[in-house]
Amino acid sequence: MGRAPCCDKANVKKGPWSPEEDSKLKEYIEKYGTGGNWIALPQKAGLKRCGKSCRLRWLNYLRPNIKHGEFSDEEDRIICTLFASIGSRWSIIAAQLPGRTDNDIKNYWNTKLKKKLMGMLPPSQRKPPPFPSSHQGPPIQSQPLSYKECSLSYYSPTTTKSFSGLESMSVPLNFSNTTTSLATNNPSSLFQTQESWLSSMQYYPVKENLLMFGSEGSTCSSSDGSCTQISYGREVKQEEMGFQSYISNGLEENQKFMLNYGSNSIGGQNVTNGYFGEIPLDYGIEDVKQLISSSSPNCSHSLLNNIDENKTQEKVTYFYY
DNA sequence: AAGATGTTCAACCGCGTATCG
DNA sequence: ACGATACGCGGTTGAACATCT
Repeated sequence: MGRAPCCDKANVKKGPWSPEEDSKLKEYIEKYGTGGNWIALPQKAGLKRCGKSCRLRWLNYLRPNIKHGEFSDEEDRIICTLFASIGSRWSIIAAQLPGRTDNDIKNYWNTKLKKKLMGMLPPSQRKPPPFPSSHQGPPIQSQPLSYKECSLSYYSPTTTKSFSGLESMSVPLNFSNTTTSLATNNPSSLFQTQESWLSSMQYYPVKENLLMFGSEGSTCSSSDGSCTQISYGREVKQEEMGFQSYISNGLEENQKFMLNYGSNSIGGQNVTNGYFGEIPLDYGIEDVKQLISSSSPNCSHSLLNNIDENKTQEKVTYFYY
C-alpha cells in the first residue's frame, strides 16, 4: 500500500507557475511567513497548489537573494570539490554557495559541469574505466582490510554486519606512508585523489574526540534559509550532521580513519545514495575525483587547492568520533 | 524552411526522517 | 512506544528552447 498523497491531487494545479501565482505566494509569505506549515499555506494564500509545490517554488525561485545566471569559476570549484568529497548531497553543497539552490546546482552539475570537467581531460581519459560500483560486480574488498592495512575505511563500532554496497569506501589512505594494496581499477588515482582531497583540508584535533576542518568562523545559507552547513556541535539538528565524519585513529599510530557520509548512521549503514550507494551519474564520484586530480593543473588542481583558501576557510566543520 | 535532435531547467515524485500527539 | 503527518532531499521528467541537418 502506497503512502497517502500529501494533498488532493485532483484539486491542485500542476505545471509551471503563472506570474499571478508567484505574486500571491510571495506576498503571502512576505506578510505572514510560512507559518511552519506548507500544507496549509496554499489554501491560506488562495492558491490551488500543493504545499510541496509552493515550498519548492518559494525556495528555488521566489525567496529573496536567489542567484540566477552563470556560475562562477569559484562556484565550479566548490561544487566539484564537494561532489568529489560527499557526492550528490546537493543541499549540503548548496549551503556552501549563498544564493544557489540545491536544484540549481544539481541541474548545473548534470547538464554542464560534468561535461566541462570531462572536456578538461585528454581524450584517452575522457571515459575512465568504470569504477566498480556498489551494485555491479564483486565488492572491491571482499575481506575487510585490517586497520593497519587500511587506514581509511568504514567502521562501525556497533555492528559486525558486512558493509554491502559500501566496500568501495575501503580505500587506503596512507597517512603514514606505508605501502598498501587495493583492488580497484585505478588504485593509484584513487589513492592520490583521496589523499589530495584530504590533504587539501585543514584538519586538526580540537578536543579528544573532535576534529575541526576548515577554520574558525562560520556563516552559511541553504535552500531553505536555515543553516544546514556542516555541523556546529552536538546539539545540532540531524540534518546538519549530514556531512559528519567520524574519524578515529586516522592520524596516529593505531588510529583508524573513517569517514561517514551517511546522514543518520554511524558506519554509514543506512546510506542509500550519494557516495557509496547507487551512483546513477555517468561519471560517478570516483570519476570526478580522478578528473579533479588528473586534469590540467591550472584548472583542476586549483579545484582542490582553492577550496579551503577561498571558501572553506570561512567555514568550520566539526567531526565527532 | 522544417523536422530531428540536443539542451536546459522548473517542477514533480517518492522516499527517508523528524516531529508531534 | 507508536502511528500519523509534514518536511526535506535527491532523482527524474517533460515542456520549452536552441542547434543541427
